[in-house]
Amino acid sequence: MPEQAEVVFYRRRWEQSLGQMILRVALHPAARVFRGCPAAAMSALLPGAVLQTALAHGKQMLFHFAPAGWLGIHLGMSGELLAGPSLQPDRHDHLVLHTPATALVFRDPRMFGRIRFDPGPHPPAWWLALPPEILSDQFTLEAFTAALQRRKNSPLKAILLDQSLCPGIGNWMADEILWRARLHPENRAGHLQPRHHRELFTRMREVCQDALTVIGNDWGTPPDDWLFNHRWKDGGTCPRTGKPLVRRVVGGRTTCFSPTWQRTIRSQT
DNA sequence: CTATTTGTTTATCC
DNA sequence: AGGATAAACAAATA
Repeated sequence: MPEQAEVVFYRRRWEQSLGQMILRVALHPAARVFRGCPAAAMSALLPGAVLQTALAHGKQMLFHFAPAGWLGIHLGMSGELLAGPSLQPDRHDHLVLHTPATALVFRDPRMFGRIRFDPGPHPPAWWLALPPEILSDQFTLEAFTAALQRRKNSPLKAILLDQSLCPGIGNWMADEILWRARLHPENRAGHLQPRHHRELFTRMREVCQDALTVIGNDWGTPPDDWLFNHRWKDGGTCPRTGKPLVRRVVGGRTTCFSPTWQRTIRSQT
């Protein structure tokens, strides 16, 4: 489920427990979500530690527990975070951190998600090496254009899904961006002209911001003039043209687009 | 029983 | 070396 705005929403659930001490840790250490994670060290170190910060960057989250270390969480396809005084236990709750007032839960049925733990006072190297977020000043039109030219044979859909370039964008955001930019998802990146680079860049930032506004705080439903509400409905129609939407695998993922609305760019070199 | 899923990693080929 | 593509991973749901 989670893309950037949903990750922000889940991070805020645990953030409510800033300043709380972990009393007890319950986990399924053999679960796939702990691949590569020193789960035993983590469950030994966390009791007695206090939640200091709750961060999100693209689809990644990082929670600092002092003095124990840093808990990294990626939600994968079906992960979610919950927090509450008496949550209904679920067989897919792979990690539960108990504070005096609240249980902090990581739940993930499909287990494409991932938990990391890095002991010590400093943020882990993998976190510091994450690429610039779309809404940050470090994410520039120049760098984005250079990436489009480097990956000239990739369909635009694949570019937007690349987390090393567009951290936080997932399947629905990519479709929304291309629909608003009026660009067909199968356009090869190298065919775009400078005005298309600018348009795509602008719509990326716009969709990130709009998603944060609608979903980041209380997970509201996007308005009907987004593609979002129409893209998975059989018989769904484009809010702009009224004509049927099309679904097809592009860049390895099912992609929804509006055929006449989203244009194929003919290279004119 | 089959097909589908808001994601990432790995292998393979070019 | 780096880019492009497909398969694998797992479980719920329709």
